[in-house]
Amino acid sequence: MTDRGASARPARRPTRQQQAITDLLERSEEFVSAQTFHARLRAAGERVGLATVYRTLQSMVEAGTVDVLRGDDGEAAYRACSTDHHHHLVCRSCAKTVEVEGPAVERWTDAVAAEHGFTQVTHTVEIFGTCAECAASTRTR
Amino acid sequence: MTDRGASARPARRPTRQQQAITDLLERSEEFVSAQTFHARLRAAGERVGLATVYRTLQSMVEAGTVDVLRGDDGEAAYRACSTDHHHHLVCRSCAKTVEVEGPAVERWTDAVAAEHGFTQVTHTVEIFGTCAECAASTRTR
DNA sequence: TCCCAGCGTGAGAATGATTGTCAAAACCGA
DNA sequence: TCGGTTTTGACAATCATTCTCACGCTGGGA
Repeated sequence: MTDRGASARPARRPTRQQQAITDLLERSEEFVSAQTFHARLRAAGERVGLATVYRTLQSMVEAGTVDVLRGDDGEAAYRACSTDHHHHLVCRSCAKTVEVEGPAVERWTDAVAAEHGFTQVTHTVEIFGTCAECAASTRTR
Repeated sequence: MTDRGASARPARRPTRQQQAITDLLERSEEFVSAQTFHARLRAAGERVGLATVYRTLQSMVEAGTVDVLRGDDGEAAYRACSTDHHHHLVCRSCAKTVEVEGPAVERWTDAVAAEHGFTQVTHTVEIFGTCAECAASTRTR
């Protein structure tokens, strides 16, 4: 559709705000919502507008350096991720995230799609559960 | 946590509105957003409030007779589905949906989760693509 | 180093889906 | 039909996200 071609994206002009966002992103192990993200930046003394947080995260998603996850309530959560295609195993309780790969799943989705005549296939696979730590603390409670 | 036990759910009292919603739901082949759903009911001459549409769809989701899907924009879409666990192959263009099962995927997710010590595992797997018909018409355009 | 043209920012308004409120209406059993 | 509940629906309230647009900062050229 749109020509998302080669030299097209000129990389945003680097600014203090973007640096702050990138830093915090890299220090976060789990998926964080844009709102929470903004709150943390503010708490850390950074002066960054909410709109900027959204804009920056969004462009990073397009650039492929950040992954998005939609919770049951529809709120988007972000996390720094490698460019490679992979999926996530997320703790329902503490949001701890493990990146996982599943060649078998990739093959399966492609096969299923082809079988029904679908092309330009993409897919989402996310696994939710309770991590060992959270399970332990819940049981103790 | 909460005891979502046996005889708990007393089934809502049947009403004209719920009947209308159920009917339209069963006649829909694809995922439809609550807003669209409401608009269609109105267009069909049914007098149903938006809040009622949301409430009814929600309780059906909890009852397991309806599946939800979150689009990229976070908007929720609904579709009548069998109670059995399954996944969806959805056309990006016309929203036509095919229900698919993937024992392999189920096994894989469980294995991955167990490997990392996660319990109470659930997962989401959705496949998006362009169906044969839409691919054809797009190419022709 | 100074200046200019733009891009990036940010405060607040606008949007749009979803949920809450609460009085009125519908339903069911007696 | 009567009474006690449950459900409904118009509208307000939330809340995340996006839009607006004047202002500041950045980078390159003079």
